[in-house]
Amino acid sequence: MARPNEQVGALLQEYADLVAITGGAPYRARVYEKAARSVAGHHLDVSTLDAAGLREIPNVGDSIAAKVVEYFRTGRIEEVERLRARIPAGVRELTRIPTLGPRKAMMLYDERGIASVQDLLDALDAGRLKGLKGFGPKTEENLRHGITLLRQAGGRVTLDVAMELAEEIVAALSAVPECERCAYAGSLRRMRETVGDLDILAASTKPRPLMKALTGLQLVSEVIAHGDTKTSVRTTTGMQVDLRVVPPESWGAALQYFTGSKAHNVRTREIAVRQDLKLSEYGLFTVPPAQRRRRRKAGLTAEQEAVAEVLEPDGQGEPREPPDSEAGELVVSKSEKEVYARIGLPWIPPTLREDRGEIEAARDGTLPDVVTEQDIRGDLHTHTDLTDGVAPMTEMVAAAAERGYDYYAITDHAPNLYMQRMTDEKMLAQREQLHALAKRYPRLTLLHGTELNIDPDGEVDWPAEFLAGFDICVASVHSHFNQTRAQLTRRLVRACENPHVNVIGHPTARLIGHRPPIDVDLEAVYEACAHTGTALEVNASPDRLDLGDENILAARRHGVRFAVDTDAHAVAHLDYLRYGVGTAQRGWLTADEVINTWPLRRLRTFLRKGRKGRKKP
DNA sequence: GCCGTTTTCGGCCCGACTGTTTTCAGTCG
Repeated sequence: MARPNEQVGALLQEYADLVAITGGAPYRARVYEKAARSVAGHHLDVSTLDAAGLREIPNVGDSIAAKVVEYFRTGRIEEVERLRARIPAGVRELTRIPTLGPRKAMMLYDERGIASVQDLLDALDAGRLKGLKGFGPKTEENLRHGITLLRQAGGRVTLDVAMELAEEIVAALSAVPECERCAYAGSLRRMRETVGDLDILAASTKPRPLMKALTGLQLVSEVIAHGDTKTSVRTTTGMQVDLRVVPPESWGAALQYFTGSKAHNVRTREIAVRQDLKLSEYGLFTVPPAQRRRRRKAGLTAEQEAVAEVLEPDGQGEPREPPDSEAGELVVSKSEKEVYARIGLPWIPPTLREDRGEIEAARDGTLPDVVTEQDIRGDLHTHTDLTDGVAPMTEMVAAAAERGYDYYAITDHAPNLYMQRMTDEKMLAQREQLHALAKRYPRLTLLHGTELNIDPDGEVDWPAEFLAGFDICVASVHSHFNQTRAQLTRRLVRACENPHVNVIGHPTARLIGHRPPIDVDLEAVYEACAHTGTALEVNASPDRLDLGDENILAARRHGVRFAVDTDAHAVAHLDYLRYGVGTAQRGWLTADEVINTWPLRRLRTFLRKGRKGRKKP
């Protein structure tokens, strides 16, 4: 449903960028930007709307509605094409470099002919920016740093981008009659925070029609390799997709193999080898005595043998021939559970398969019962169009009810984020509206909260009396990211010590591929959270995933509680929950450690943070 | 180009920081 909306949103955003770069009136760029957000986040499929319907969307008037109609009629927007012809795509790409905005990008293009990130790097190396107004030594340094940040993502994409593509491909392949099963594997199934390429697995006795279906997809721009059981393609967005087709009876072993990680696979194969078994993507096999003798003679340790067995799980290696009689008898291979069981392990959730102790835990029976999406009873950090969200409260709440939540918190920004223009009156009026709305949803408890801004000293927007009126307060860092480590640590610890602050939102403030995490002594923050009864957020927005998995692993050792929240700014963002839960799983979190899996009563007790309960009139 | 307890025209997200500019432009949230 969201795809056409996102397409149009992206196109309007591009137009906004191009207007800004070409130096059009600043309000014009802003208006297209607002419209882009509104359209992308709109709850109805915009491809089904006529001009009148489109004008119902906030920030969409006659002119933009006409452009959207034009897009669905012709596949393009003339005005956008006109600007594209004037400005090379690489110039817009330049504005993705942090600290480089539209004005400077245009100056680089006009004055030095720089039309790509690589051009810029070359110009920096050749000292060709010297004498250009506004580009001193410090700016050059910032640009280099920004390019490094951008490249660190290294062609990897965020989870939502990978997931959307994967689900589209899996759906297309599943529709092929010869397809018995199809699923995505690899780092996406493990929910790593970024994904380099997609591993798609299918089960069929007739692989050819599946290969053909993949290469025939509209989104494919190039066929990289095309064999009997493996096909690799590149999509129009530049992503590599590998499809492997295996016999249906090999499904479980293949899924295990292609889900990885490599380190996890080495360990599982090692365990198999020790039991005179052999685990491949085709199944778990006995090792015939002759082969066993050869093994012993070669003097390979189980580990060496396991390493030799493991090809690159991300599809680098050539597909092996299915095993012949020499390989021994097939023991199991139909399901992952069978495969793990036969080597003496319980099934291990894909999100744990990183060789970070899960093998040992599985063997000892101490594998965590990780939190699942079904465990989540409510979202505790969401926005509406009262601040920077794009959907009215009524729509956000309706969507929350639709998801079957027990409770749901609206947490719009507080006044210190000045651009949001929040006031006490607006916040109190929203509370009234929320209470009125609550009557329509007897099974959903609506919580009125706010997302406070943690200022450089660790103070938040409102005094205690006003904060006491909220059911829940999230508090987050939104600026002054470059304070010293000591200042930042003090700042977050002070926020935790505020008796009204319940959750620290996106604790490291990182934006994946754009902004590094703040330099803070997280151990001190974990300690403060555990001590004060403040939860740490696992922000599910795919650009953030903050805290990330490794930080979660560290934090939980302090006995910290967590809140897995979407920070939704649109109805569609409520679905980001899956990425937050995936990240929480990668951090080994159980439901009991996540406050928004708790029944309302227990949650309320936690939110009081040791204060006396408010008296209800 | 959109919008309206500021309503059919005249405004439009505000404030701070950074770097290089000697008085401010560009970027960010």
